[in-house]
Amino acid sequence: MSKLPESLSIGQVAQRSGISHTALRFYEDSGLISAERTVGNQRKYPRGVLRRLAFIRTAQRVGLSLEQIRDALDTLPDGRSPTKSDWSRLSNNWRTELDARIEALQRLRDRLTSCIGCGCLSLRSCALHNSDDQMAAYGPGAARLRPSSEGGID
Amino acid sequence: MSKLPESLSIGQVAQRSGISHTALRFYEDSGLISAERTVGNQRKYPRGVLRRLAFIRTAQRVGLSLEQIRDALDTLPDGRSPTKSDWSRLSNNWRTELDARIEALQRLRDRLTSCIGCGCLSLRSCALHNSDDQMAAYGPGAARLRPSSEGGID
DNA sequence: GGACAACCTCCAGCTAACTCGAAGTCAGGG
DNA sequence: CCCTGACTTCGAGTTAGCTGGAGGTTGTCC
Repeated sequence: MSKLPESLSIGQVAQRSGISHTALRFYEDSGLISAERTVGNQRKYPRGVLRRLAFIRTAQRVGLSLEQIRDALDTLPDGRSPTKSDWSRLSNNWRTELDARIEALQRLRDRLTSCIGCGCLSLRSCALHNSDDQMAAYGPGAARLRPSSEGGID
Repeated sequence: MSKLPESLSIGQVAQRSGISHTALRFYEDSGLISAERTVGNQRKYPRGVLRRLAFIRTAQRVGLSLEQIRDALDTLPDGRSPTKSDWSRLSNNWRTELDARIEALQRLRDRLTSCIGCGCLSLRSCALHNSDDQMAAYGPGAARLRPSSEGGID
């Protein structure tokens, strides 16, 4: 039996989670995780932080922004530490996210396929443009494409 | 018959393409498009720029970065203006891109589905983590997730 | 009690894809 | 000739998700 310490330093958390200590501090500033402090002001993470970080990383892979993830985490119970079913509830929402994202990409691909032969790429006639799901294909990022009121072209 | 002017001002291009004039100048600085100048130093776009812009916007939707798009555009013939088959050749590559992206998302979803019941989210045992396609699900953006050498956890 | 690693805060900088503002120039109509 | 609006350049600011360094403190081992 290896003994399980009931709290972890930032270095230990970084090592175990594979998340850099700078990122951990950034997550703390962003309200995603939190830590007690020692008398000497050093961070003291509860073990539960590892599960929380696992959730965060996975949610990122699904394509959620840190803000969305924070909102999700905020719905976890306040007093007690979260149970399996708490985590299940949260990650269940990801399916919908993913399904929608996949579908949007598939629609885009289908339109592309029907368009590839023609080489038209006309903003007016080509089905690839003027479509509904402008941003749907994107994960989070800095790009802010506005819906762009298209005029005639070509 | 409406007459087609052989060159367009930046305002006209912005209006017809739905791309802001600031973005157009940005694209020029980035080497994606170019323009002649009038004697008074104002931009004079050839009509072909609209097709080029259509290509750029669509490529963005597929998930390519402006840098990738620039590289693609650089393979267009130098002297003559590009033909339909030139454009087809370029956009054909998108299918592969899209297929890969869709597949990655589907794999992620399948793993998620098999995991959702358990609520485990353990970095060590959960199939959701420790997988190959770290970034595959993402479009372009500022996020740079390194592959993160995962240690044991939980 | 000294060395040294690990920790602390704060602030600056990075990338992508832009946007915005200032200050000045150009083009067309009256 | 003047007004107006569309254009010019240049430099700074925005967002997300971090990284890195400076300069100082804490904790642990010998």
